[in-house]
Amino acid sequence: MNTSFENLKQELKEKNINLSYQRLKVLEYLNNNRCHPTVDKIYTDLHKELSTLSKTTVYNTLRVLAESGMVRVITIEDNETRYDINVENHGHFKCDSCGEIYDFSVNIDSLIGEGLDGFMINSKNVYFNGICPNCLSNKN
Amino acid sequence: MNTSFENLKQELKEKNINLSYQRLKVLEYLNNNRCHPTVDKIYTDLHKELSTLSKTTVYNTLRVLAESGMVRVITIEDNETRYDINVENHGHFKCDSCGEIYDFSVNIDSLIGEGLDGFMINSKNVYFNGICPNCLSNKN
DNA sequence: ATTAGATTTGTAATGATTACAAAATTAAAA
DNA sequence: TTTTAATTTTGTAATCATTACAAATCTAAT
Ligand SMILES: [Mn+2]
Ligand SMILES: [Mn+2]
Ligand SMILES: [Zn+2]
Ligand SMILES: [Zn+2]
Repeated sequence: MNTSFENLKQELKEKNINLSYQRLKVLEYLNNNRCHPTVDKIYTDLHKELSTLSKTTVYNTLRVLAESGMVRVITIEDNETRYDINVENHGHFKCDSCGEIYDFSVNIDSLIGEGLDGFMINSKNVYFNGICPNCLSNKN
Repeated sequence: MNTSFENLKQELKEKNINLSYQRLKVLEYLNNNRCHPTVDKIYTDLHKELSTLSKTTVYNTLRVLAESGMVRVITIEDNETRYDINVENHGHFKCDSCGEIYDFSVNIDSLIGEGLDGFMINSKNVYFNGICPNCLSNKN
């Protein structure tokens, strides 16, 4: 049980979110799989060791975690919502060929939008699309 | 028939996209309704004057226009894809209270992501979320 | 006018997400 | 520790946006 996961558990406690077994498992999964997984991937993988898990619970848990600000919702493309436990300042690149989502460094916080005086900004997202180096060299 | 719409027609021609009646109507609609409409809104509104229009045609047309780069696809939130005929450099703000999407000015082109050497970037998007001034004053 | 190709249309299928209510679990009260 | 109330989980059904598909219609070239 690494310290990073213990910190996450502590964070849940502080936000008054019950530490149910299922929630801890989902949180642990996100902590160990930083590939921006979909609900279906999270469910399928966890179901192998937790055969009673319901997909609805995965949805519920992700909603709770997202509302509390512990995970970031990535809607770079419709039809597949993805989740990221890394809520720090970074951007996302989706390869249109292989579908992989890469993190990249960009100073989102310093992004100032002109014409947003009086707006309350709760979240900022930067999404790029294109072709990743792997796919470029494979000439897909 | 304004000049802006004539320019769009010309652009379609140059890209070798057939100027069918339905396509022109969708294009004209997007040109006149710069509120980032959903497929359903486009379909419902156009259907009033073009009762034979099929929703599938709206989907098909938007795909053609998006692939040709004439409209921008906005997936700021899953479950509702929106379309924007303004493909110029700008960002989008979605109000979590009223759902309205606002344009704002941000220099997207100058956004450089570190860690993207060797990546081919085809599109850049900046999405903000929060509460708009209207909703803030209405205390929704 | 014929013909081939492209586009439109309506309907059915898909697939992600949500709604819902019963069952199980957890937390609080007694 | 029991009792009770509240929360969470689960499975199934419903919803809703989007896509697949094939027949009908339209367009453009010959
Ligand atoms: Mn990320
Ligand atoms: Mn816009
Ligand atoms: Zn790739
Ligand atoms: Zn608003």
